Amino acid sequence: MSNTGLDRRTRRRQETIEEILTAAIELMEADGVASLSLSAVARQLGMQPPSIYQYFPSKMAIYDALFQRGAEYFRNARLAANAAADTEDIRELDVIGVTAFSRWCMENPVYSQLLFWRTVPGFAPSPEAFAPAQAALEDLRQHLQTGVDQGHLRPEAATEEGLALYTSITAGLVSQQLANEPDASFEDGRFVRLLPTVLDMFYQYYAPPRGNKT
Amino acid sequence: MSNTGLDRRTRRRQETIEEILTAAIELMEADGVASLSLSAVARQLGMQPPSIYQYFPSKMAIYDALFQRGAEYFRNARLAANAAADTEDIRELDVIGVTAFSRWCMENPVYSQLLFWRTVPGFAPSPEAFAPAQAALEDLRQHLQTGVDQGHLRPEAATEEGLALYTSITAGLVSQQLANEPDASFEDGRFVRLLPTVLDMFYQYYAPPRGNKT
DNA sequence: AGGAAACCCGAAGACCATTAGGGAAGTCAA
DNA sequence: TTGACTTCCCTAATGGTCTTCGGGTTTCCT
Repeated sequence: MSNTGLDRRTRRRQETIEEILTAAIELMEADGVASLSLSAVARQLGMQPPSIYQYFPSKMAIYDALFQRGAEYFRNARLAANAAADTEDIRELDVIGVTAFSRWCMENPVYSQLLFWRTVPGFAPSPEAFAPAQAALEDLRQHLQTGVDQGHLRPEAATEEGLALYTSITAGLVSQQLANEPDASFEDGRFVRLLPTVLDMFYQYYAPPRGNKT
Repeated sequence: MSNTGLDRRTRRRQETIEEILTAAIELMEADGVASLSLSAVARQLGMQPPSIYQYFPSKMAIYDALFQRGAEYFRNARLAANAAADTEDIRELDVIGVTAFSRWCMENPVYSQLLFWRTVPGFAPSPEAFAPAQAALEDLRQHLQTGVDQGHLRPEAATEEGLALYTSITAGLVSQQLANEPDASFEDGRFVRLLPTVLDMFYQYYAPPRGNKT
């Protein structure tokens, strides 16, 4: 095996990259997303700050990697919850998916802030990092289209407008929750608790003319 | 007049405080809210950085002053728009008020970020700074109550829940707009354009039983 | 064993916020 | 007018940040 050594080296490399990212997340959870300090990360790994540059070309690259990873986790949270559900009813699936979404957001406020607020000065996600976020949006579009096909929603719900509305009202609740009551649990968050309500609003607003449910 | 001199001195002082705050806003608009640099502010005023400390005890105090000022402007934007309107109909007033609100947000993204996202590491508004924000919320509660009284809304709309829903869906649109299309104009922002729609949703959801409009 | 790549470090440059201490100028009372 | 007090602004210094550079050591492949 001529390449087991190389594999070993790249594996070790991957491990430290992992360590750096998780240390960064931990520090952000403690001190705020925008105050991430490479020196602090290095300290936590028992390194000197310049050594970090062996793994990431800049601080922004770390943010970028976290953005991408966050988007993947985030997308997966919804997909996994829906895959585990034993129903075909889009309305039920929607509640399950949105619940998983918001629970994930509250459990990962750092990722949420990175993904949804983009307030880190000078940081803009690279196309690669943005791809999974785009994919998650595509999932949602698909989902709304199914809702239309099943007769739960008017066709307008699956347009750009419907999508923008859907993301705005759900992300709006999470946004308010994270800004105003960041330490509340998912169960008794004053805002996040209203997610089923806001879904009702959406389905009511886009309700099909009458009596053509499947 | 033994105190004209003192007045003159305090007036000059007030002027530099003003200069500092507007310079801070300008720099934040250019470089991001969290990357405000006292040195840069001082440079813009032709001062040395330590001189700023004659006017504010710390960088956070500047954020705090801006938070308060932002909340006052913000509240006033809505009140002024509603005062200028020549209608008593709460539904119309609502569209006008929400339009004024979101227009203000888009024109003042720095204040908006400070007020609605609170992502500056280590910054939490002081009670004084928070007071006008609270007052604006109170205005809104009042407003919803009037909507109930006029028969446009069910009584549930004027509860804590209704208030949270109202702020979440409106702020949610603005939030998405600022995060995803920060440079769009107010007129063709993909999200902010949906404000009337989202108001419809709200009024439809809280529509009173039937036919008891005034 | 030899050579290359990967890894880590110390030093240094260019920023930053903040504190300490001093000097100049404006203001007021006697 | 003179002396005292306050305000204002400065320089110097401390300790923190990100990042680059250049050298040394370890690790691995051939």
